Amino acid sequence: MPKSRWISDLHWVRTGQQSRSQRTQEALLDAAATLVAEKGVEAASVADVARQAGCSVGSVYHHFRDKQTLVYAVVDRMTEELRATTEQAVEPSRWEGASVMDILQGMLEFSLEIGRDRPKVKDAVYEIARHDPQIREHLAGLRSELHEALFELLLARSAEIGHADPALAIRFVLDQMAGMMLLRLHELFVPTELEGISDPEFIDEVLRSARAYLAIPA
Amino acid sequence: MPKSRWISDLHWVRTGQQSRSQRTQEALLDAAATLVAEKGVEAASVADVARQAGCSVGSVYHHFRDKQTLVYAVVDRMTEELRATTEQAVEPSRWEGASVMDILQGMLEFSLEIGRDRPKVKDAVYEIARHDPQIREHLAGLRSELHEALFELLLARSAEIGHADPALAIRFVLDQMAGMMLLRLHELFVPTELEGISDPEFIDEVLRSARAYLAIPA
DNA sequence: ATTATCTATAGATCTATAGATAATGC
DNA sequence: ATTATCTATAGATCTATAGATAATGC
Repeated sequence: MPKSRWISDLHWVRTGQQSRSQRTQEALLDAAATLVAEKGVEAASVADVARQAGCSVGSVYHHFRDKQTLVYAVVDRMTEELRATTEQAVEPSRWEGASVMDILQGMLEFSLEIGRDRPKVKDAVYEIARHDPQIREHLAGLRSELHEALFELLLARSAEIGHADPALAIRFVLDQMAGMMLLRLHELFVPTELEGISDPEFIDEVLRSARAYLAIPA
Repeated sequence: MPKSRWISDLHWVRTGQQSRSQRTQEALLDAAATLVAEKGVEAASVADVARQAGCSVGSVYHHFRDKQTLVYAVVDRMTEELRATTEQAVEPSRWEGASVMDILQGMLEFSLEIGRDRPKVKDAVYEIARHDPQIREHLAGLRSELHEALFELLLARSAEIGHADPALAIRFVLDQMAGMMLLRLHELFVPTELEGISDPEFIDEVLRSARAYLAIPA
């Protein structure tokens, strides 16, 4: 695999001019995501991906300039969807009249939902990010956008918060919830202590903790 | 690389009979840990490891039956140290007279300390666990032992806890702290919201959150 | 004499390409 | 006519071994 390029180079992905072509590309991206999630980038060979997608090695290289481009395309497809979805989710007008607790609850439910959607793709992206600083930065940027937007939404409601330093407390809670989500969603960390309880019970308890820490009256 | 074997097969690691041999083995384990952490198991070739350790490929295979045995030996060396250390740490007699908050503080300081020790080795072990269910179970077992011991220590002090369900609350706090540690220690997740604050401030705020949630009077 | 090390290489992948064949849509 | 697909294979790794050479310690 040649040296690191980046997603802006994705014009190297040939835009299919037949409908058959699009189907093959989707199949290849799905196959690549699955195999990379299971075995890692290096261990998922191009021949494996082709077999899983039901086409030939030659076809892979017709659609993607090289293996790295295919791998980047998996990341690109997921992060683009993710960005668009989260952008909508943190739109301030959506949260007019909502309390701090409303926003936190919405954030938890939203995170669990998108975290459970396409686990293979998500695992594959983590796998790819692991040894690629550029992809890591890209993902960090996405998370940072989401967290900054949430931070602004919450800080605007700091009158509800009894904690002596509302800005610090909000950042702390955002990290705390991110950590809990990581444990609950990432296969690498299961079983957790809370493996047994249901999603609603889980969300309930996370909110109870946040309320106590932020010192928000019931 | 052949199929998964397990750590009990470590007699395949030749026990060196010259002092020179031990030095080489240690150098190989360090080199393997570093390269696996940086590039992943597959991408870290045996030739790479030999070069980094300052010896030849032939030497690697004199000491380790195959690449997988070398990789497992990295895991084994770390987890054995870890197990012995944590076993001491949760010894009940060590905590006689300690409060819930004392134990939590000790646990946080201890976790940060061992988490910061040898980051390369730790990353390598995560890397190896990622695609090896047996290693994953092995690590899960270690964590489970630690958490169960902590759970017992804390549950014995549930009189201090105001939360309606002390057992649930203890498990919840253990996960919450594990999640925070993960975010703070794992390079993959930085920068976090709390990147800027110092370790003592971090511990302080985690304890403040735990105290509020558990409902422990000051 | 035994153990550890090195060099050189066989054999098995794996990436990427070349060139031939089949399907699509103007 | 153009686009997509396949088969076959060149060239570059990478794992593991064989066999020769050097260091160790009884």
